Amino acid sequence: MLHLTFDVKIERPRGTRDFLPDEMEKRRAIERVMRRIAESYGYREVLTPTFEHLELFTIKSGEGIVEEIYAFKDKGGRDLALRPELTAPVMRMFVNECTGMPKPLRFYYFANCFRYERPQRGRYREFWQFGVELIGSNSYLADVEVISLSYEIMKTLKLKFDLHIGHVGLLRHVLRDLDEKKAERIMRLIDKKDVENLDRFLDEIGRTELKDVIYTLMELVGGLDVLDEAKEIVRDFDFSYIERVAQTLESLDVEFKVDLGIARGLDYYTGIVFEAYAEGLGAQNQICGGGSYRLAHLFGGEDTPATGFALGFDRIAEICEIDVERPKKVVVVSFKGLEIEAWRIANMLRDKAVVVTDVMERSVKRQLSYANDIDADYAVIVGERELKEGKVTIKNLRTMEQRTVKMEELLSEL
RNA sequence: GCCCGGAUAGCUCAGGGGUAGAGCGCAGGACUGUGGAUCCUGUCGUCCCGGGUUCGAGUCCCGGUCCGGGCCCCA
Repeated sequence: MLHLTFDVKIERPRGTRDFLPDEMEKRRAIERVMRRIAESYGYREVLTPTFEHLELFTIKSGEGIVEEIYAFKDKGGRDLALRPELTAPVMRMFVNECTGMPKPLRFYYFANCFRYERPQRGRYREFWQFGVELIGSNSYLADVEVISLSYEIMKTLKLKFDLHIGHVGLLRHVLRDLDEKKAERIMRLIDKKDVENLDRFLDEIGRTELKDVIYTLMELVGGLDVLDEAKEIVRDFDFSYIERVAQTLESLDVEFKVDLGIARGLDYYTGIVFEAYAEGLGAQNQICGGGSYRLAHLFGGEDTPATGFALGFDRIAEICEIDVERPKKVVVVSFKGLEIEAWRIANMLRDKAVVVTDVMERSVKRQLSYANDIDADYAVIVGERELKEGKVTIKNLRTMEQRTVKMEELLSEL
């Protein structure tokens, strides 16, 4: 045991967290639900490196993104970055190693990501994402599957959320004759619902005639009938894809709103996009985001359709009230000199329960007191008198009942 | 990068110029064959850092650091 103290107390780096046992048990319980459901749809887990070449993330998002990334040079002078998300790494992995696998591919991941941003509630510099990617299909059924899967996970976790589904193609279509920079800026403002600046910007670039269409689309949030209204406004766009997705989801009893104003900051989305928002999280209320996208060709592969989503695990953990099942906990209490007997009995019981023994050479009283403190279900008391007859005492710490039983009967008593 | 709030014991916090505090926790005892209650004892501090004002500064002033919340941004 060291008894050194140092002048400087070392604290957690900014935007990181420590997870104590109670919280880890809850997080693991949530994680198990997510994994179980994803696996039941045929998704299999993958894991990519914690850091990648910086380029992987700048290819699609531009150099500006570096400000928000943990980027660094390694000792060989390579530009690397801690992954800020997992879609790009998974697609990189797909291009590198999976192009020969039978399509469609169903992958899921659960891993930590890093962003260099000002932390606030629901936003940390190290955070966890659970997500899936369905690679190789351009059918509407792929979008339907991925959306249903995310919906089922959130429902099973009893989250209160609103699921919004849109199509970026529509806004892109409306803005098709603008140059990319202007279109991008408008998409951003739409995503933020910042009408004031949007208005000013459209005036600035002299495209006031777009206002009506854009503002109307932004307000179009609701049931399937929203699509009919949109058709009236944008006559030369093909709504059949989103219509099929929406109708199919509705017949599968997925509750959602059509929201043609979803733009999403990412520019690699190409078709259906969806987001889920939860109550009780403050400003950072988005718990799920996804859609269909094209990335493979950017990483040197064949142009491959893909669709997926990522769940904000930490935000979900914050609002989710899941019942954590704890295994039975037994404390084997021993009188002085019977420690080895206690160990033997503990080892015998470990198949069936969590078993702890005294490692502080404390009195029986203190051992029981400790059993109570750690919320144990049973105490098994090992004493000389019982031991002579091959027996031990088992005490139910909840009901205070206690019985002396033969060693062989002990297992069935729990 | 901007705005607001905070930093005192392991934790939660009080104290706003005059001896460093409470509750909880932790360890032990009262009670050497039985937990939760009670009581007692013990443990615990560069009062974030630097400078200034003052006879005297956790306390007031200035500067800084860090943390949190809200913006910006958000893959």
